[in-house]
Amino acid sequence: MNFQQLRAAREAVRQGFNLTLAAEALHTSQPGVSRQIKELEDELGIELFQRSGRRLLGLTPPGAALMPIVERLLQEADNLKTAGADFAEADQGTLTVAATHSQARYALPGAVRDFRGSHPGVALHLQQGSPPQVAEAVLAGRADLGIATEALADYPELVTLPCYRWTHVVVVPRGHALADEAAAGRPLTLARLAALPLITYEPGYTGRRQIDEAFAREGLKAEVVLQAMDADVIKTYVELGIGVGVIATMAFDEARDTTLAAIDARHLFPTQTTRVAVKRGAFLRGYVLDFIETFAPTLTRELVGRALAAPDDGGDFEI
Amino acid sequence: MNFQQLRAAREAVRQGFNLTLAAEALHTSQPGVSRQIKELEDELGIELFQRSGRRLLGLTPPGAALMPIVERLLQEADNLKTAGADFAEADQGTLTVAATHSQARYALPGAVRDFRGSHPGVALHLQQGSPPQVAEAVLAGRADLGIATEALADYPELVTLPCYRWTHVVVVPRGHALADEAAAGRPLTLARLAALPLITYEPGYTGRRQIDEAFAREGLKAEVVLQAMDADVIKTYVELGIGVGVIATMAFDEARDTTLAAIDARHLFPTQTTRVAVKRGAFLRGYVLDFIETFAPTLTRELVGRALAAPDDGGDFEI
DNA sequence: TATCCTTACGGAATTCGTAAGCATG
DNA sequence: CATGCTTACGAATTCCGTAAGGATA
Repeated sequence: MNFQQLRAAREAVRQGFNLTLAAEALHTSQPGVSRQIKELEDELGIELFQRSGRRLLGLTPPGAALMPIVERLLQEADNLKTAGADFAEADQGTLTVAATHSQARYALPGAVRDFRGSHPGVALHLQQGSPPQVAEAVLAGRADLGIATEALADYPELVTLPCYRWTHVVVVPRGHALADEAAAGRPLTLARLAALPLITYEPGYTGRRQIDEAFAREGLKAEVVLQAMDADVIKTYVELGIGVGVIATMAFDEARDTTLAAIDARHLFPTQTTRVAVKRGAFLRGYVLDFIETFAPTLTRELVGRALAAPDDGGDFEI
Repeated sequence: MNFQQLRAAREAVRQGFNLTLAAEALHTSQPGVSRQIKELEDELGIELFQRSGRRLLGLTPPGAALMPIVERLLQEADNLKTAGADFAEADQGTLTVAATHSQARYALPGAVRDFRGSHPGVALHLQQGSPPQVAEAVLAGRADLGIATEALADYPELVTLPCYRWTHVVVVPRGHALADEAAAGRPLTLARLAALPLITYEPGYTGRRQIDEAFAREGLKAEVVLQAMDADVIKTYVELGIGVGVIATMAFDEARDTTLAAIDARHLFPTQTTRVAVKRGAFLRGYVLDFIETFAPTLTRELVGRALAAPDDGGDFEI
């Protein structure tokens, strides 16, 4: 039994039981992968993969029972290398952060700037994607940590920790009726918003679900005329007068967005919690913990360490 | 990185940092072990072992941090092989039970007989030892499970489950004054016992500590004239009239021990709990679970499975 | 017939044990 | 000077990619 065999089996599963793809992913030849898997099956004395003729279809029941062990094994092997590197060259390496656009654009820049200053030897990689993509990048080991507001809690193989809380604001062109009403002290209501064409995030992004739910709870149906993945796009169309924007508070910059007016909407939509996720059972290098603490000062090394050691989630604490 | 290197490092630690012994334990050459360790250190980029000249003294701080990962890695590798065998040949294999004399002699025979009947393909090995030896056999993977009344709870790397509870009896030759007093309805007291020469277990065996503590709590000092590791020896000397025996209830057999009389002592000494221990994180073959259930019917497969999955101990339940 | 897995083969790299060397208590 | 680790070397094994073969949708 060796690691190549285990990697071949894992990759075969990941690539949907296509050994040709698995071989490409592993930068090796296809017959090699085929052989590794066969050797592993021979040594274990069982067929891991269900075959129809020469084609792989899926896992056999024993295969389904053994693959989680293979995953843990390879995870620990990875931990060993990572831990070694953490001692060998504590101040250099690579940090890959998977994050949604909102996070990458508005929440992360400060932390990235500070981290680059304090850890000049660490090469930073920022991977952008939808919340599920963020989660899967962390799960597959392509990212050291993921940052998003949605979806992360749905993956039991991830340990998630709350970073910060935020709310939505409504943005309109300067001089828009809503801005005047707000200036006159008339509080914004959902009913008032529902009467206007809205521009906001796509479903699955940056609290969109909670926006929809807020309207639904009051029996209102909002007319979303345009939806986008990021606030920059939304703001652009708001400037054009296409509609009223609903974006995350952090996405509005008083100094920069001079053509727009923001109206507090924290009483209309629920507070969101942005979370950082790491793979359960993964060894985190010292500078990864540093980055997390830079990004969310409440998440100290000790606290993250305890959450990782805990089996379920360390009891999702308040922030 | 390969498994040989990891095994070499683990064995070097187990053998007290003596590579010659490690090589013997691994059935290989000493230069081989030396090389494996060096290669592992090279690949990880750190020195795992503290050296004085050419001699190994212990682990470096990085080594101490990485060795637990190595242990888990090798444990999972073992799990994989075991799980494979469990599917490949579910009904045959080897079951090694480490137990104390008391368990092997009095508690296990029934379970062993039943298990042999239901699992004729499984070769049974019974390893006898002191409670710490039982614990260490399980920890080192030399035994699949351990059964003892003492010590097992002291090892955090073991998962222990309560099997059954028992108490002590006092044994005397037939016609002894104590037997007459008991027959006359006069309850036995610790003070009465303390006035007689006692024969019981050695410290560290079969509830001896609780016997001593019971006397100490009443400010009494028992005179133990002879102590042994097992009840057979104790009973032999009681027959000779050397003293009064205190043994586990299960060690007295009315039908066999015709020359002796047993006097209930459950009101004098605390109830003992015998436990079964398995290595935390180890995969248990189906027949191992069967054996546990045969031995202690309360410990069903589901219950043991849950206890193994739980991180701490699954909350030591009542039996 | 295109895709995808298996088998066959040969060169290259790795592995491992023996023998010799060297430091330390 | 005995114990214990390292270095050196050569044989044997293992490993892996290329090329050809065969089954299936």
